[in-house]
Amino acid sequence: MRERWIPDARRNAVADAVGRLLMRGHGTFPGMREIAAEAGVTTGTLQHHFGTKDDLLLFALEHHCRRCADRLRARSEEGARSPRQTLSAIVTELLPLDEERAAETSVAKAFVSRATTDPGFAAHYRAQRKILLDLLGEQFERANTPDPLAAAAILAQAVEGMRTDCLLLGPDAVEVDAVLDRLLVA
Amino acid sequence: MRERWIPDARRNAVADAVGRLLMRGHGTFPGMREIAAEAGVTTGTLQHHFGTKDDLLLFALEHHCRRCADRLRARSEEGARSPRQTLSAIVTELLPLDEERAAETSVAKAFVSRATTDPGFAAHYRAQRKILLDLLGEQFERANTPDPLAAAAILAQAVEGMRTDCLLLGPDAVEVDAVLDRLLVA
DNA sequence: CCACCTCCATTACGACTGTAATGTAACAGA
DNA sequence: TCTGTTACATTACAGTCGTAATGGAGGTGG
Repeated sequence: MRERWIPDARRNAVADAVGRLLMRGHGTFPGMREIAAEAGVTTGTLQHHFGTKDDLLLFALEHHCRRCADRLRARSEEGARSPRQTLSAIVTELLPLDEERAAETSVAKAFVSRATTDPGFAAHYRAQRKILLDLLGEQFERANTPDPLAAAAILAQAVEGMRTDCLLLGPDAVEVDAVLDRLLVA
Repeated sequence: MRERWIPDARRNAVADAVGRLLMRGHGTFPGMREIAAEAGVTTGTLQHHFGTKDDLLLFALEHHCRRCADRLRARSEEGARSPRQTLSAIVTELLPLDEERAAETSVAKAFVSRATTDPGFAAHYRAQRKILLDLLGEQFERANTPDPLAAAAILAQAVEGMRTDCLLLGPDAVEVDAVLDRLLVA
């Protein structure tokens, strides 16, 4: 019996499969048949819902960017917390500390190299970066940090390094509090 | 007439070719024939000097790590400069502002994803990171910065973000001085 | 001169790649 | 019930992949 799916659900499931493969696979983009197997479908399904492979990968990037941005906004809007607590929550949300965030981090890393030439992928990097910068800047402003935008930029860049450190060196290699201590001179 | 080469020179030339391809190609590792063409040799030569493709890539990573580390040490040992000037020189040396540094940055980025599973590649990340941390910590110590190792760690992580920002958003997206202002509280 | 070894070029092969082409089941509207 | 469209599955194909295999050219020690 062939299951019928809502197309959007299928696409999201496939995007998740790409994330899982990127997380535990060896860095390079998986092949169509590998993606299909992980998602429990055939390559025909992939061809039907996404035309080409690049479209599929682009959608997967969009998918994970959206999920991550949603969670970042949620952390940012959890009321009644100090700027420092909110900043810590946002930064921690970006670290690959569980399966979902590890997949998102792997996706982000894998697509960086791709973005150097393909403008479609670079646009997502820019967009995701702006979201993060705004959220961080808001908190630095709330904490009366001098030049909050500059502080946000530095933290955003440091987060990039913390993500790869956490991915390659393990969770013990990053200390969020130490970074915030240095940046929050309040 | 077939030219005779010193094997080491060949290997280094091939490693440079990999860097160039990674810089202007679309992120993913180039194929053997592409590498051979860029280096002006045949795949037979590649097979002779490096056994397998992974050996070739690993050597290329080593090659670029070594070159980069040498330049970093050179910047660090240019005497009669303030800690701030030296830090600025070190950080700037890591940004992809010319062909050679752009190639190194592309190499580093491309190998990060690979390093998540392959321990051989991860080892180089660790080593390169330690070199940078030591050089930065030395300068922060010279500048009487409180907790110089923590400051070095933050700067090293921020550099990671600045490299990708510079690569994807252009050289104008990074402001080295702003970062140093915030971190050098002297 | 004769092996011998290094350096390199060519060819070939099997595995794998993305995707086009085709067929089929299930539902929707008329 | 007929028809069309959507959502798959299967097969096939042309191309690329890394690499094994083979052979030749040039330098080197005996």
